[in-house]
Amino acid sequence: MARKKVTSKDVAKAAGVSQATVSYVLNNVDRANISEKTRLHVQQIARDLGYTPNVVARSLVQGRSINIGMALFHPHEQIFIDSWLPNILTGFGSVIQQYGFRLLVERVNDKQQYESIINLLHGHEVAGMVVQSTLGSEFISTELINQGIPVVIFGSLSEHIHYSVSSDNLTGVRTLINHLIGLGHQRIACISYAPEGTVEHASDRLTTYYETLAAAGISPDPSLVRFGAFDPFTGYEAMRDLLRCKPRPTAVFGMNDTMAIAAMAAIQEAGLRVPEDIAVVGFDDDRFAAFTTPSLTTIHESQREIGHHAGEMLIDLLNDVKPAVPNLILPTQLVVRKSCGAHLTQQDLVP
Amino acid sequence: MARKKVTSKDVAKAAGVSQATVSYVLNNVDRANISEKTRLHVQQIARDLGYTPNVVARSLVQGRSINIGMALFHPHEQIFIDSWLPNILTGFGSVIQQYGFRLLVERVNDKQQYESIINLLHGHEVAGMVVQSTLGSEFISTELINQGIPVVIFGSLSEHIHYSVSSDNLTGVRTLINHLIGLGHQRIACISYAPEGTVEHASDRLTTYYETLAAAGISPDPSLVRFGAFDPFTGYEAMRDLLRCKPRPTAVFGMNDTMAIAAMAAIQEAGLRVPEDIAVVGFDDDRFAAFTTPSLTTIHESQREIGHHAGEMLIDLLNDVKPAVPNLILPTQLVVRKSCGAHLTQQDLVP
DNA sequence: ATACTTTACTTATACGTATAAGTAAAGTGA
DNA sequence: TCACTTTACTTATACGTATAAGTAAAGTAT
Repeated sequence: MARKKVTSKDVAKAAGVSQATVSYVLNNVDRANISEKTRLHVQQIARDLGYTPNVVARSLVQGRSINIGMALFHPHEQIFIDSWLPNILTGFGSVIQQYGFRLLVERVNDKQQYESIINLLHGHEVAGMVVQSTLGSEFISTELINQGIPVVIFGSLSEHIHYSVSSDNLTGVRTLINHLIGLGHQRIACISYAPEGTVEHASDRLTTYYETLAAAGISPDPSLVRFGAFDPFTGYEAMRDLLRCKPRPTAVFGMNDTMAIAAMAAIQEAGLRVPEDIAVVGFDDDRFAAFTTPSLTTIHESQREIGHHAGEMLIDLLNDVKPAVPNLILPTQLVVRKSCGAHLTQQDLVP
Repeated sequence: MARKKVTSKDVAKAAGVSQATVSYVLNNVDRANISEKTRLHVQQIARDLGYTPNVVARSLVQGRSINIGMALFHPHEQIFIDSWLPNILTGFGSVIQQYGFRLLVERVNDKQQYESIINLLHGHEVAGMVVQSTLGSEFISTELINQGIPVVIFGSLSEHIHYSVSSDNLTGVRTLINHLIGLGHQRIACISYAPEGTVEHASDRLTTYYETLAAAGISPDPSLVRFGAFDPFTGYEAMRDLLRCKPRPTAVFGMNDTMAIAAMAAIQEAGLRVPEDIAVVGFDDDRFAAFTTPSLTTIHESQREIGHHAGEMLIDLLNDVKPAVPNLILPTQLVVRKSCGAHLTQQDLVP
């Protein structure tokens, strides 16, 4: 079937030199003192024969893979439901590609989490890993780091462990809730993107939501909290349920834009107006957030930058360089659009 | 740093047998006639030492990688702008994972398209590939298939080449346009997701758009066509431009949901109503399509199934099995929601 | 009892590369 | 001229595995 693979030995034979010489020439090994004449000759033959080095053999002898693994913990259905992961993948991929690495995407079931990652690393398939922040990632990273294996955690962390890149998402939550409070809201509902206890940062964000309300003198009301599951449908259902509360919430905080957008649909379908009857805010600054009706007020997370920095940090670790900032926390940003009603309030102030 | 890697030789020494025996035991090679006693003993020792086979060495000796490459041609910015690719990745990944393969994601710049893929394959990094359908993928696949290399093309194809999985997207376009025509529309604008000539299926969809109009006796009007670039902003801008047409189009066909949703935003921002003033339809059935206001009429493509079938086809090829259907074309489906105005028309019919 | 088969392993080799160590010839300095 | 260095290579080995080929002991058939 496939035409026979050209090896460095074939090139050597055709060029009338040893295999070692071919290797030295093609890897530009200076200390080998290959003459210009031989060098050009070998290069020419290699080109003529269409030689491509066998990456597997090279990895074996060098004891290092050119692959970098990305471990993703969400069940298949949820992995790509938000644009954050694709964004991170883009940012991360472009960095490691520059350094000659390739990206091995590993989706991990909860059950064999740890084992699967260990296999990747011990099997020498990957030189290092980025691991999505999730429940248990601290344990995993500690374990791996103790073994001297290059691992970077990325995502939304609460505790800042070595090595990690995350966004300052709790400050984001605080900013968002305070923004609503500043607009005069007292009954602020919350749609979490995961059932209690399943996703670490969901719990953290929820806690921060409670704390921020309390700090403003508003006693938090657990009956205004619903739990979705990342996707629009659960956000929609959660909102329909919230609409049954008496008195109704005057504002809703969706933990991601996906669910916030679906919540707006539920509100509008019920004949109510956003933001006049109920204000809505999201989190992530999804690509659609600016193009919904009304446009969505949200927190901008630099997802692609998280990926980018995670890539650079991992490259550092692979080169035995201690990263300057072992746990990088990128700032988030409040993006005020129409769904929170801030523009209405401003109009009121300019009569 | 990293604690020393346990090899099969280490296991052999600890178990008091040869390395070959370890290999035979752990791979369950029947013809090697390993006694039950030795088998259990070796397995125990392997477990105790935490042995993990070195996948790289195994690939080298077997001449086959356990990685499968996925070649993506869009520039970084565009790869993940729609949910179709994540969906395909999910469908594909779950299949090959079942068969013990891992997924190597390779983003390819236009310039060195071909070379990059060839390197992946010749470098023995991957056992086979799935290649995103795009301009030039026919050339690439023909070339690779001639060399006996397992390759499956996926996406939206016009010509059906071996081996490929695509959706019947041109029938989808026809259905969509005819749906609008059936609702009485004559001035149907189109927002293409790519500049003319850059993306194969964009041109195909555009041609089908023209043909369908012509077939219905509507003379196609190129002044109603705009070219975006996949993302919401370009869709928004294209729509704003279309709004300046006199007379205005009464309906708009967005080549993907992303741009169609943004087009709705542009229309509503201009103080017009969807669908009363301008009807809008999209393509893809994005996860948000059901949750916009109004909800978006669109064509449902079974993206995850495309990935799934591409995975199964590739596994077949890797096992030297000729796939039953060498170019699989999955049906598309019209999903009628609110943005096209079909529900209004029905109300009119029931006075 | 001898020839042959089966059992249960071990020994040896190959995969394709990188690189340390070796070597012959040419060049250099005093 | 002789010792020493440099040049320009070649030879040899290692990476960790799979597997063909070899082998000693035990079992079986005649």
